[in-house]
Amino acid sequence: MRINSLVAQLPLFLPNFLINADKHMQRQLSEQEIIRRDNLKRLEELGIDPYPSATFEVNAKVADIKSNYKEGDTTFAHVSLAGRLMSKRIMGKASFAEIMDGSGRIQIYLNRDELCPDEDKTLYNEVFKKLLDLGDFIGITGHVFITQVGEISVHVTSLKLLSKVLRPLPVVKTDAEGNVHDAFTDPEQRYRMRYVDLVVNPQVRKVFELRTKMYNSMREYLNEKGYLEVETPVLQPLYGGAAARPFKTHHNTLDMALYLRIANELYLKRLIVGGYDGVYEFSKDFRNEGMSRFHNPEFTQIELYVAYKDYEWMMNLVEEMVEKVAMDLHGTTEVKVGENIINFQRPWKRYTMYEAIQEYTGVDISNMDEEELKAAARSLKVHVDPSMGKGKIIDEIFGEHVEHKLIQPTFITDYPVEMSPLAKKHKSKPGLVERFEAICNAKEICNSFSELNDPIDQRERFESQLELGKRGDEEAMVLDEDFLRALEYGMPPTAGLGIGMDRLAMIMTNQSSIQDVLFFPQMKPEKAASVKE
RNA sequence: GAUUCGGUAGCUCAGCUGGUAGAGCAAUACACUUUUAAUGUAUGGGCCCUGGGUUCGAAUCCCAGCCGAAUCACCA
Repeated sequence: MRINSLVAQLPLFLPNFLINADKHMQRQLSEQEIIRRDNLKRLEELGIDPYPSATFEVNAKVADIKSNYKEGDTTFAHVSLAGRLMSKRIMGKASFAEIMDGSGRIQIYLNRDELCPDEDKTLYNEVFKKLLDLGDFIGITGHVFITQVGEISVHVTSLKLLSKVLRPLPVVKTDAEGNVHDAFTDPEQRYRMRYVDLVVNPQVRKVFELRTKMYNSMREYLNEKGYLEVETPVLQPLYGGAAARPFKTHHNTLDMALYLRIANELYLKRLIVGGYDGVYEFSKDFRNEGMSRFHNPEFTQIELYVAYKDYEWMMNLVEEMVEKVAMDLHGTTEVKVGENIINFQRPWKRYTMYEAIQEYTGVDISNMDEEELKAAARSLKVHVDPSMGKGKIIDEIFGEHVEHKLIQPTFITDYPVEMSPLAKKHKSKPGLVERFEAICNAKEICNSFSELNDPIDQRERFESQLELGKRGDEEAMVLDEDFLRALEYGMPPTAGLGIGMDRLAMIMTNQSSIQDVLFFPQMKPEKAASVKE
């Protein structure tokens, strides 16, 4: 008996040397990978194509069956499903297994003599029991029934291999109490091999589905209002529209420097000049700055510009749109984020910047000059240095003493002109601009203002930005002559908005790290990773 | 960039004051025709992140590096 089983194993192990000697193979295969490659060969010897090209007709989804099947129902008398084989429980001549499609997992039941009514039992004894591995894509047909212990299952009458898997997937199991065992949790592996993460962690897949739903919800809202979704350049000869350090690249044919956009503001405003009344863009932006759980070098914003409106109007739009997003995603305006329940129901609390600072520090900075501000900042233990202008100091005080205390969605309005070079001066408050940010869960989720459309004022603002640059502010804006030319051709009064989609997605999906709402967050290269040029 | 913690089997993790490795799942073999973290019996599987050093001897101690996580700083 023992000798027999040893002999039976021999053919399995003989080809290993050949496989390991393969010149294309850059690495040692694990035992389990070798076995899977051997299984693949055995399948080919049995005349089974491990990667068939024919389509497999699917007529049902797991989620559909699970939510709609009733005992005795004939709706699912002939189902055809495709997906990965995720578990096998073999009990001699009958087996239970699980198949997972895009919508979920369902148990399947296989019976040797029903799957193989003829003399030849190879499909069950060899192919299913031995040669199919966890993770393999299979197609099945059969009928839905309920087992003795009450689980909706598919009684399989035919089985086809659709794609062979050569690497073992992590096997994550959930017990009767819902406890997850052997979860695939290592963040590095999850981010580097997101495909594996998505296969074995359904809650991760759910996060990204919600993210897409969020986009759809906003698109729907904005399209409904008649705004035009547009695309503007990612590669720009001058970067602008935000305070940030850019990525720089080079165009060979033009032999010129190009920057990856840090914002799309200036291009979208050119389109308002061109006569569109409302334009928006979901844009990938790039900032060459630090990385953290709130910052990825590339991230997504939506920017929206609407003619003949101002920031007060835009505040109402933001409330309405974000409330709708919460409703569309969760069916309620209340969203659980970490320890907090955040309620997006309108209206949100509104503070001016000065009111907020006074509220949380007790200091009234509304009439201070730069020297007084610096003194106030120092007394509040806020770091100041000579490169900081008035606006930057106020921003620091706000960031240090107010922002982290704002959990429920809150609008902060009326920012100092120095920190808002693209915003229109306040209609009644000197030194301020018509601008607001919405803060939620201690983070800015949007930024908006009545757009500056006075070309002479805009030129002066750019010039004072150049001054800040000379003082050492690496994020100061550069002067964009073409944008000024566009403004000189005339831009109507316009309200503009930018929303950090990743930040909003983090809140809407209750994730504490930006890497968990990006499929492929930026990471250092793996040591083994090689780039072919 | 700074600090702290971590990197051991395909996955999740043990491994004490140094004596070249363990568990569960997964894999392999056998049994089992309604099980469900299936079960029972047996078996195999490790560049212990990399490179130095200390030592008779290093997964373990020391140094340097690589990669990651958390926190902080800049920023959305």
